Amino acid sequence: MQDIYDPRTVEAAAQKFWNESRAFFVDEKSPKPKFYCLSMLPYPSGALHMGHVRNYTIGDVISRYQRMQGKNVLQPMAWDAFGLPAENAAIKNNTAPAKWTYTNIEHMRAQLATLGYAIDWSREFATSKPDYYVHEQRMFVRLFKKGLAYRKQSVVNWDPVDQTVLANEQVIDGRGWRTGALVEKREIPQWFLKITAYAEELLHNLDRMPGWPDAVKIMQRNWIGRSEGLEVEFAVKGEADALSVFTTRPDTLMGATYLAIAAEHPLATKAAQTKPLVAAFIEECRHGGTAEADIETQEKKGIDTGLAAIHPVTGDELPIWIANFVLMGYGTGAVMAVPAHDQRDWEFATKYDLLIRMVIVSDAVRDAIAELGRDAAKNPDAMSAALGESRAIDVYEPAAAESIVAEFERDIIEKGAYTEYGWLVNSGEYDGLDYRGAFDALAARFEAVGRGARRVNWRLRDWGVSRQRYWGCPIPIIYCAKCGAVPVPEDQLPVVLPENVEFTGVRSPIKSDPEWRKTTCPDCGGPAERETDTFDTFMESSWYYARYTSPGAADMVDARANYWLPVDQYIGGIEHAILHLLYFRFYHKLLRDEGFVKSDEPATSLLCQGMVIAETFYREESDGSKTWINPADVEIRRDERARVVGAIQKSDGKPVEIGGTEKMSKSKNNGVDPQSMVDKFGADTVRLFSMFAAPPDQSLEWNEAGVEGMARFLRRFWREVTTHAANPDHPEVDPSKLNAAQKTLRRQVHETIQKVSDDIGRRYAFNTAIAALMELLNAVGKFDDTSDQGRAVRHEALEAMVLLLN
RNA sequence: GCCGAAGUGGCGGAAUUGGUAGACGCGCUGGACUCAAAAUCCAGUUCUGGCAACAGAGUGCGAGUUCGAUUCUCGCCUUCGGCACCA
Repeated sequence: MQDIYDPRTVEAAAQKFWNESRAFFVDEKSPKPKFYCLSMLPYPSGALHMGHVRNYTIGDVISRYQRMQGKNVLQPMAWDAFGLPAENAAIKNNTAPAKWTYTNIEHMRAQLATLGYAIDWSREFATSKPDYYVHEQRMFVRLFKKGLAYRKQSVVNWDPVDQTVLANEQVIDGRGWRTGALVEKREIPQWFLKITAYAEELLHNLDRMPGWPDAVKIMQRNWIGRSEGLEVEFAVKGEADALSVFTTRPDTLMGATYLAIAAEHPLATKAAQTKPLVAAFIEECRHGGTAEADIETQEKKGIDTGLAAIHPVTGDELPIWIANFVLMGYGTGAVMAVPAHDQRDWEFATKYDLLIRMVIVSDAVRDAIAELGRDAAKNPDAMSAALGESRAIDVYEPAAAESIVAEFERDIIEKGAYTEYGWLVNSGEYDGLDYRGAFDALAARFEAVGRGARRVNWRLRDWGVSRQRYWGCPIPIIYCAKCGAVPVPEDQLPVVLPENVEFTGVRSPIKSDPEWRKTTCPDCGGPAERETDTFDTFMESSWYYARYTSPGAADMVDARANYWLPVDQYIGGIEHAILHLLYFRFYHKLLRDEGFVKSDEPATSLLCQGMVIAETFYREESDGSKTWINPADVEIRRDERARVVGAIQKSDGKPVEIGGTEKMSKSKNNGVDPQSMVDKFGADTVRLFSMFAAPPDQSLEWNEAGVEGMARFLRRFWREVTTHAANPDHPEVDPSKLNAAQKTLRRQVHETIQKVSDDIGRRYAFNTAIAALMELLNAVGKFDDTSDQGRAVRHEALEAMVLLLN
């Protein structure tokens, strides 16, 4: 054994040993209980980043811990190989996306190897290979036949210059990122998976998933967004078809003073034919992207269509407006507006001077009215008492009750909507009812005449899986003029994506190639064309966890899936809390209903790691732009009290500005390359720091001085062990012969073992586990007892630490 | 805009079930070793006042519950993640 800690030789030797002994290869024949530890698979973007290192180190620590607990641990790895960045790189470097992707995979696999993870590499795959995606195509065909995959019109971002569809990411301030052209909304036919058919189960199972973080479950619950309400029909004056709206507040129906419809609504199109201003407004609404955040934050605008709806209870005529915040693809594309009791409607009504009609009052107002009765004016004290001190009444007119109501209404009109539940007023026969009473009465009324019904509405929308891109799994559908959309027969699968293509422009090569799409109809044998859209890459990442269990299986998975699944521990970034993790759960249910797996949920336990962040540094250029300088090239200056007073660039010694701590990114040039860190300090130091610097679910600030601290700790530890090993042999520990100091150390050793096990196994508090080991090392360092029993106790301590550190 | 999370010394963080605020690490200060530097080791390090003993303040801001609040409740501010075509 060497005296000086040299991570390079130690790690290389350990990794060689693990590889040669196939230490992490697992199968289903082990008598031990299984443990499936899964980290989210990486997108092969070019080089490993710190987020990967953090993710896989957490997974590796849990895997090794479970292995030491006597489990048969599976920790696999694969590549999420399809995706937009490959196309962007292809355009930039004039290469084929496939080549770029596979080169990246080679490089990143080599990088992962140097980090020494306990991965079973025999199960590796890339999702862009036909032997992976053929199963996905087969599954899609099955879902199509079950009616769970269907096609409908759906809106996309359209770049009118490039004549292509843009991802939301490619729309910046409403303009295409390459062309700068104003983006337009355009409706095209797209494929969808009916995730809403599973909405109820996806929602209710959340209550039976104690191993998932509450934050994720709450976000998913809100995303699925179950709400109970009433669908009501409003007749439209001069039109045959009624306008249907859904409301969660039927109790406010009598306060509806106008209806708002989406710009794409058929009634809007109709109004535009005769009204140029309406047509111009609809045209304006077509500009801008489709992202909800943009739509929700843009200025609320609208225009009167001139059409009138008939209120289903009062018979009043209500104006129908087009509003830019009503979405066609959500609900019925029309809403009833109650400005007195909905803040957004209130703002819209105030802006366009529409009627605000109060129909709900608070408990306090109702109680005051009830208490006052008809003789309110004669007893002003009672009125004051009923209202409490919050509301002072100056003048007591005979109609005091009315004046309270009038004041409440004035507050609404002047200050904003009253959105709480309350008691109905100004609602004719429904006056005095509460939310529930009004809901039931109105539902019964409309159901009796077939003009409305109770309905459960979901915020969750079906999953649009079509992408107008090249580098993705081809959608296995053939369009025939006679037979329509026909799935590719199973024996003709896979539909292979050609990899050796010219990628010169923004347009997908399989779309520009007139030959690729030509085929014959599987039903009638006539000429037909293939679908040239590809799947959303979330498709591949929705079932990869299952494929790991069954390498080489003829179908998606085989019987081995039920040995390993569900995943015991899933680890990945919090940014996937909703989309990926919801599709992941949905797909598992699809697999279950196809008979592939027996469990209801794909993962028992979930750990969401935080981001990796770093300080940013920049220099202002003379033109006002900022040049970002990598933290590796910067030296921090401090005063004698350790406060940061500035920073200089190492290369030229000139000062740079400190720009704050942000997520590692190319644009801020604050990314730290894991490879250079491993080369400099060794993988164990890098791994240790990434576990020590923050709890796993919080963001981790990368700081090279801190990494040096970890290296220092490992060097000290190495030295303690080698020094101890050089000492003479010692007898077994005999508890009855220990002195006080020896007993103290021994107790600390056992307390540390317990704490570290608890921190790793139960709390995921890897940072405090490492801190406990540091404390123990400090204690061992101070323990200079060289007697037989002293050395024995020290041996026990060091042995425990070696094991606890993996 | 909506949903979720976070905010504690100079910095990263600890305090596990409401009970000694600041474990551990970084940085900084002083010292030892050295011709010197690096490395290593020892001591100190929340702030304010004080030579010191000690006193006072202190967990984003403002209220509240409690014998007791970093921890629970309400309101606010800031930062971060997500918002359905980035992955």
